[in-house]
Amino acid sequence: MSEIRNTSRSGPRPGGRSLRVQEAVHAAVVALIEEFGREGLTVPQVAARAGVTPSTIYRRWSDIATLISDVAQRNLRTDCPLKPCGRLSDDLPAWAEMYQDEMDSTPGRAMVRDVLRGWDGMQKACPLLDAVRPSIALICDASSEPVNFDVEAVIDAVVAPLLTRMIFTDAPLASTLARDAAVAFVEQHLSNASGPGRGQQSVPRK
Amino acid sequence: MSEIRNTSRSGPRPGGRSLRVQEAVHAAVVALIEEFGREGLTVPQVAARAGVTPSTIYRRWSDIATLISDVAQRNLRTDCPLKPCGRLSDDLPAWAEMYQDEMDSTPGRAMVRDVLRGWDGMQKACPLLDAVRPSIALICDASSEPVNFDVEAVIDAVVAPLLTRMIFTDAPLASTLARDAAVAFVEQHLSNASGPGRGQQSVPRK
DNA sequence: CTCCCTAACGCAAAATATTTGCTTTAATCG
DNA sequence: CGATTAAAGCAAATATTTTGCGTTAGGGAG
Repeated sequence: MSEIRNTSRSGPRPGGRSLRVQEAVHAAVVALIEEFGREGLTVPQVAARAGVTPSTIYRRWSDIATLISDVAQRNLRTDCPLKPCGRLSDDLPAWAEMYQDEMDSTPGRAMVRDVLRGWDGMQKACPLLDAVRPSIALICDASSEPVNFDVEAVIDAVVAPLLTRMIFTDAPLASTLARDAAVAFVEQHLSNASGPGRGQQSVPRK
Repeated sequence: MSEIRNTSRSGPRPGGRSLRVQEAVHAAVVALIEEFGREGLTVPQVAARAGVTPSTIYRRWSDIATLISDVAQRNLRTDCPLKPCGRLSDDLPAWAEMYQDEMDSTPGRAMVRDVLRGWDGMQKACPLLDAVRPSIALICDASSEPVNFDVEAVIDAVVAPLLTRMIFTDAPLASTLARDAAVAFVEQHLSNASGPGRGQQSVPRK
């Protein structure tokens, strides 16, 4: 009788009960991790704490790793109390140091691990960098000098070595690793303001 | 009666039955992944295929993720048929390109994902870099010119951006990403043979 | 505002997976 | 060649995940 309705929506419903369930589950995960650690955390446990049936969790997230990764991603919000002073040679190293301190800590590493576990390797990337781009951009925008490089170049020079070392190195990281990289990077890019040493990196990507 | 014997050994027994079981299990994982993919691979499945009881697998590896990660690590052996010609400006970019092709492929990404899943975030690092250091060192050793940088510097400049982009970026990678980075790196380090642009990186670490 | 439609939840049974205690096997060492 | 013991097998006990179906409550359409 009725016309063909355009009912093509996807994903969970944005509000109402679904939202309440999601919040309860997320809160339960956070609480249980704080209380018992994430080792041996199970779906039925989370369900019980959240006042929800296990099957609900299984249907929405499909396993505990995905759920934990999801929670970790919500908490990515780097509430970065950044006060750029306008001098890149101060701001970027300061930020780099703060970033390393944040990431290379027990909760930081746990977060990275959790996010990584939800990665399928192909489809959707781990969203870790999404949280750093705004901070770097903020610093660049605040610079009083002209900026002849890309946010992505900073990621390659500062963030990439840090993350790579964190994940793929046994020995504890030098505490100034990121800061030093930032200092070197700024130095190199201020010395010759019109042509940076590394070819394609001054051309904005993406 | 007997003296206090120094029976402090650890880890699984190196040979005999234990070894046979490990080999059978690893082979079963490889076969099953090839046959059905790794999604939904279960311990009982692997056990059945390997002709082993599930409890054996549970006791040795503790879950399927650890087992798969273990298998992935065994296959890390980059049988890299590298023929350095002695010119860094040729060898390093060529290797970088090959490395990217290998890593940024379906099996390569799956391998990275698998290895990453076994990472606990703290104790033992993902052993991915262990496979690349020898290759880089080989290239450096073969160089006819004096080398004024570190293997670790190459990792920071070439490998780190590649891995970081693979894991943390949605868009497909530029196929020349690693090669370009290698070209830039060599260029920078050959132009001023006595003092590279980036401070601490010419000092061997570790 | 009310009524429908349906996505998402709850419940409980069934199917699987995991843990555990005990027994058996076979490497390794004296 | 035994004795010792780490590791494997077996099976029962638990715990988990899956699944089918009835129920609830958002979110339009009228």
